[in-house]
Amino acid sequence: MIEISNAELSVMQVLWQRQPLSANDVVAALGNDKDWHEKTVKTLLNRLVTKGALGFDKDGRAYLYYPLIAQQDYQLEQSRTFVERLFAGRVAPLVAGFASQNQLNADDVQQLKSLIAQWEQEQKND
Amino acid sequence: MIEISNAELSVMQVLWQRQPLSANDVVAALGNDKDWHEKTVKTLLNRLVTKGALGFDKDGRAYLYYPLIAQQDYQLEQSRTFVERLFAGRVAPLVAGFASQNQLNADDVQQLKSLIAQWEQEQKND
DNA sequence: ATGCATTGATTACATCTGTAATAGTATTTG
DNA sequence: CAAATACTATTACAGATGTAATCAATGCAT
Repeated sequence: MIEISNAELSVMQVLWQRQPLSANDVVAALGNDKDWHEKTVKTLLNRLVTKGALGFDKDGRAYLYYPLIAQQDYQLEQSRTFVERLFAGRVAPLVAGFASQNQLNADDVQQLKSLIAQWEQEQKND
Repeated sequence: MIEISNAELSVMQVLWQRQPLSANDVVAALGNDKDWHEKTVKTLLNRLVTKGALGFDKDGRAYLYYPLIAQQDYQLEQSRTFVERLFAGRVAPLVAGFASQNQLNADDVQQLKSLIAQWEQEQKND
């Protein structure tokens, strides 16, 4: 699995949202949140290309970058290893922590209910 | 917040389970899972002490280590930042990922239901 | 055509991590 | 008591990461 560092992840997020983008577009998109020098962003783009996380097409002498790994795949993999490491693979205790800190809102609960309903439906179909 | 690396986390987990432990006890406890040299474990213990994640009492010339940060606090904090980074702070999509990969079992679902029931109860009490 | 500006490539450099080895000190053992 | 042992502390060292600066090539403007 490709390892993506924290700083690199911010770059990936931009490209998962819109793609392909030139380096400057990425710099601009990050401008709000991060206080990174343009050179820094370009280094991150470069490393991500080297790691195989990004590809690019040439547009004149500039590059247009795009993700080579899907956001969902990355999220799934990271969630799995995170929950494995911290919660012995069980996701419920993580959610319990959120609940205990009032970090669940009505939307979350609605979605969880729906997931559970679906899960139960699938159980029946066995 | 104290940053605990992956390798260091394994050491913390041992001490969250039983505490206090001598360095050798920790080495022994890790023996099953990890193939680490004794020196490596001692380095990790040392770094954790330096970082303020572990404390120790002297037992003769040996040390007895114990956690200075609670497992639950660590779990909460890490969960928050993880979900923030990867899921814009919403936990439901993470659970959805688990569901989609059949990584939810009956126990999880039971616990989730219970959490939801509790959450709804609290809403009423407002 | 020539020089400046722009873009990616290469290099830099401190800190953190993984993974120990070595040094220094206290203790047990022969 | 001397020597081997057993602890912790210090040092090592390569690769990853955060954060750029410099280099080299190319294209735009005059």
